[in-house]
Amino acid sequence: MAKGAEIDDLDKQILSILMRNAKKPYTDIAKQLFVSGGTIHVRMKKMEDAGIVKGYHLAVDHERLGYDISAFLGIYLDKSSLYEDVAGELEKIPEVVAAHYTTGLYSIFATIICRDTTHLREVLHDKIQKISGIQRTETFISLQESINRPINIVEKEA
Amino acid sequence: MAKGAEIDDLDKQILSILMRNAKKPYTDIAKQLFVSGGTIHVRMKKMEDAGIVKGYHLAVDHERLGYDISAFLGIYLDKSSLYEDVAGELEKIPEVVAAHYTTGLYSIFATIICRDTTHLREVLHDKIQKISGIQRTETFISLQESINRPINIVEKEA
DNA sequence: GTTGAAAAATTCCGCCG
DNA sequence: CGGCGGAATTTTTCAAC
Repeated sequence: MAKGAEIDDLDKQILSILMRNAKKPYTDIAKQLFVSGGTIHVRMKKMEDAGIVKGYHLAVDHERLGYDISAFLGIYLDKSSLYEDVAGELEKIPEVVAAHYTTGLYSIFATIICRDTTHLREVLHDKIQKISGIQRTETFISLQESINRPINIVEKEA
Repeated sequence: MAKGAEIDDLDKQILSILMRNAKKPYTDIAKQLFVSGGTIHVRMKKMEDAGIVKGYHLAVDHERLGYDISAFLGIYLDKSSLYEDVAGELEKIPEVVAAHYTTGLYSIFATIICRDTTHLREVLHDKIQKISGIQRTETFISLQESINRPINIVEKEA
């Protein structure tokens, strides 16, 4: 898992294509990169085994599924040593979809997705604020998502 | 596109499975949910056409690809009416992978991914700070990603 | 929503440079 | 060893019911 897998340019090209459209058939990618389908398969298997590819996810329109509000949370801890405990508690809350331990003003930065303002208030007041170790939080509600895309890992693309 | 697509429980179950593993064959999902493979296909086509499914993405380990630093940026604007202009400029910067227009302290909340501290400084100083309309920014560097998962859209799962 | 068959993709094998 | 090509298996896709 923690192997020193060497990633060459072909690997990066493959990842770059799949990061934008993970459903693209290996045979198509093979044609695009002028190699055989089998090669794409071998390279992907290698990268999956090495843990470089962590998964395949579906991007969905949360609003259309009845989850109208996404919000960012800056969390202040009583002591930063409480990070592990608080992260463990956050993980138990399904509405928390992301959490990072950060430098700067806040100790933890989290993203939550809720159905509506009532649901958001419930999560903040009844779940987040109840976690011991959290001093206070600042909430930033997303009014509009302008950008959401993968990083560009290759110089030029086919 | 903006059709009033009705999403029932079966649709949600399908999405829930694919959000966690978008590569799972429709035939497997069909067996799991006790319907035919054709039904999964029809439902997914409906949801793709309706724009509920926005894409298929590969989750990769950025650090293993040489992108060691991810950071969050709280952006203060001179005037919040400049949002569209600034968002357009941010979109031109490939290191910016996410941007949201938000309530609260900051006008824009962005996520950037960089190779190293030098690269991060370049992006912040030479690209972000040069955008007209941006008053100042606050940077939160992610030291550890604890949680990164899809929202749970169904009550119980098979 | 289902079935079943055609088309396509994945996966795995031995072979070659 | 890494890439290739083809064949067997599985999956996707699409018609009619």
